[in-house]
Amino acid sequence: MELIITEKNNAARRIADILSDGGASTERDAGVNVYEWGGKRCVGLSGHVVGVDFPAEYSDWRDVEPAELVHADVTKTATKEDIVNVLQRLAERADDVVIATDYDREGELIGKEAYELVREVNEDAPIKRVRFSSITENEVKTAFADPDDLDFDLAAAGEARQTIDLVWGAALTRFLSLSARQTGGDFISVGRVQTPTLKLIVDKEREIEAFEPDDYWELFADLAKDDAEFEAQYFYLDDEGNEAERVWNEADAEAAFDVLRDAADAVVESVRRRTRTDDPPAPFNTTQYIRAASSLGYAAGRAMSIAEDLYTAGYITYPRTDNTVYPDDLDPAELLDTLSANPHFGDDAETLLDADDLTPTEGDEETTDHPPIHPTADMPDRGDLSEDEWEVYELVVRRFFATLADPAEWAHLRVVADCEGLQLKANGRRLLDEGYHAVYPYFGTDENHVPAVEEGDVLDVSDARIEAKQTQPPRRYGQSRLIETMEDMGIGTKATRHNTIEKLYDRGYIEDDPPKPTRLAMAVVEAAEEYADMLVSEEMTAELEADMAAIASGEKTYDEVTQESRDLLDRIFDSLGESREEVGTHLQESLKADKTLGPCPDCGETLLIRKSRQGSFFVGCDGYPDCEFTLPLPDTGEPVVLDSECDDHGLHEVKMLAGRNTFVHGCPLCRAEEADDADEPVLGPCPECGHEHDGELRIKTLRNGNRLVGCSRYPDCEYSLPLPRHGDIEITDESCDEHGLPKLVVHDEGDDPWELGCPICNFAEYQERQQNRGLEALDGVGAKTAEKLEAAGVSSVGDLADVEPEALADEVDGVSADRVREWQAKAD
DNA sequence: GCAAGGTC
Repeated sequence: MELIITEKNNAARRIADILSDGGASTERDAGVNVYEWGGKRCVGLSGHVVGVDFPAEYSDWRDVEPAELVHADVTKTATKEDIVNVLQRLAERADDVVIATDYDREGELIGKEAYELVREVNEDAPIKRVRFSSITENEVKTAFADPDDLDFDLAAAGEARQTIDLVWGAALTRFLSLSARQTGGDFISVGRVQTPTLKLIVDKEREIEAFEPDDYWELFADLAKDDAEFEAQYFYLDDEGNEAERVWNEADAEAAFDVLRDAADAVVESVRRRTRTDDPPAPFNTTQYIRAASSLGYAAGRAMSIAEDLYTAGYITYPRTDNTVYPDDLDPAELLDTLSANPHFGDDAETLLDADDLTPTEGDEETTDHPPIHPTADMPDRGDLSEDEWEVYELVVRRFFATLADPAEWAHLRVVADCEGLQLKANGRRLLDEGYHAVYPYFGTDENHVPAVEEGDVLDVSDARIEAKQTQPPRRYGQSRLIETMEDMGIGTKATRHNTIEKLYDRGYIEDDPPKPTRLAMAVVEAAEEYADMLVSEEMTAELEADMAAIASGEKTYDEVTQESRDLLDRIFDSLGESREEVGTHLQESLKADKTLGPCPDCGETLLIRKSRQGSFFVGCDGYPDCEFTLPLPDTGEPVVLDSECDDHGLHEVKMLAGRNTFVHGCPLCRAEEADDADEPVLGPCPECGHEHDGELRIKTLRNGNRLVGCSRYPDCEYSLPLPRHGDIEITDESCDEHGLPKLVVHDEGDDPWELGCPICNFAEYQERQQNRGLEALDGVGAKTAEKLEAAGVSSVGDLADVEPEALADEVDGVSADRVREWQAKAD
């Protein structure tokens, strides 16, 4: 039996399909697909199925000096045991083995990991390696006809990266965490990729903090030829002879303004007409896709997760790619022809097909592992996708269209006029031929109309304006620009850059969007700059890349490279040793600064944002347990301390981060006082804590306008029931037999009053109705998908809540576990 | 409880 091993299940399925001419059958073993045909078996891994780590005796942070990790052994253990077991069971019976992992460095390493797992159970079978740059019939068959050997040097290069990343990351992370006495779950993490990324954000913040604005003035005049009026701007030539619009001196600006205001006409000095070609964009690689999705409002992580879902469902190609050149085997006309059947963008596909030339644009990077992101021939129906998924899918389709479309043509018109010795200019822009913009409406095509004037024309000056302005601090990096910068610097990979940014959020280093660094982040970068400069610069990656190239070409060995790196880290620990206290204190102070609101009104100590045992946030006093002062915080989102302070209490205001529902809560003390004043109507004792703590149920209106029945002891008791958002709520004299609460009636404008009844009964009925809804009630479940789910025994929203996402995803084609989880969240 | 890199 021949065993073929690929990097992922998807590749296994397609390769089996090609090599068996469609005749392969699928067998599931412990959740792993094995494809079989004529004496062959093909199985997909899930990327790395083994991971590097230190031996168990190093796992207790308190018992091991971080510096000891520098020279600790690094071992490999199985991380995907089911896959390893299936692989080894198959390998035992294999007469020969072919490794068909991705054609790149990490793929070679994953291949070597498979090689070693096979050798553990089978010493003799020959193990070959095939390489192909895209999974097409021609390439795959050619590669399998003439297999090669594994490149152990290339794999060793990858192993050196693994070891160096682990040793540096783990040793320094432990050192910083222990020095700041972070004994709980929150550790202070650093690494070769995340720390230089964080430094980018921190450096920008330093520029912003150091920025001092300058005043300047700009002047404008309205010019007219006949009835056509247009705006022109004053400019002059600066000391270096460059055109400048900003006037840095108020007296000069006012003097120029006086001239323009009093002037009656201006004479056209020069007119320049030009035609500009505006080329269509290159095909999508991961970074450019994230950038485009970000202009539609999707954060990087969200954009990637939607793309992964669309890929798993088969609608677009693999979303993790650096490639910006379509491979030869992609036939644009054929794909356009398929897409032309779509009711939403079929017409655009037809128009493109009518053109005589269908040469796609190309980017700079041509890699061999995956094509640029483009739609596949398998088209979803509108109802099969959620709104977000459809928006992203259409983006990918339209980008594909754009790469095949004609350039746009712009007419530029530049007019310079003299007004009493002052120069005025106007730049007009008109779209002559919309070209690719017709099929790709995501770029702006604003025009600026300047009438056709000729040299020597005398124009009326109808109005003059002076605008006082200030220079602005640099802008923070947005997530997509951060990812582009990381790509330029060569840090991270297409598959990990967005994860790195998520990690910075999770670790409490950045907040908000665009991300702003916390005090902790500033302190971590400062510590790294002072003691481990290598770690915060992109140089570490650059040197590692050079070393990896040397290992791959046989000039250096794994041992030499990792030893050099360990020696360097040793020296860093030597200098860190004496400064442990100092570094720790600074980190601790910064941690606290991120959570500090201001003085406690009861005892004068400091109020801090804390987290309750139930996981909800509240404001507590640093003097606890001597001072028990607390204030509630909203239960939606994560609190962030803003720079702005409340005038009444001197406390920092709080913002609640909750994605699209993010809002500014303000001063928690003001909010608490308002709530006390609000005179919330009382319904009765809280069923959860009424007899024990005298909590009572009240009707509350939240800051975001939502209303609910909640316990007066919130946040200590979190019992709550929903109420409708609109209408006046009347509390009747009639009460519920079962729960003893008064029945409620809602009076909404225009509508007849309706009886909501007992809020507990009402909520129970509501939940039951929700459970019994059909699946198509959920956003993102179309008729096609609902049918597939029903076949798997899931026919109502309630059924969906009970399923295991992975199990359902395995059972139903084209449905990912993430997508199931998304539905479950919506069903809640 | 450490990193970064695959993949889901």
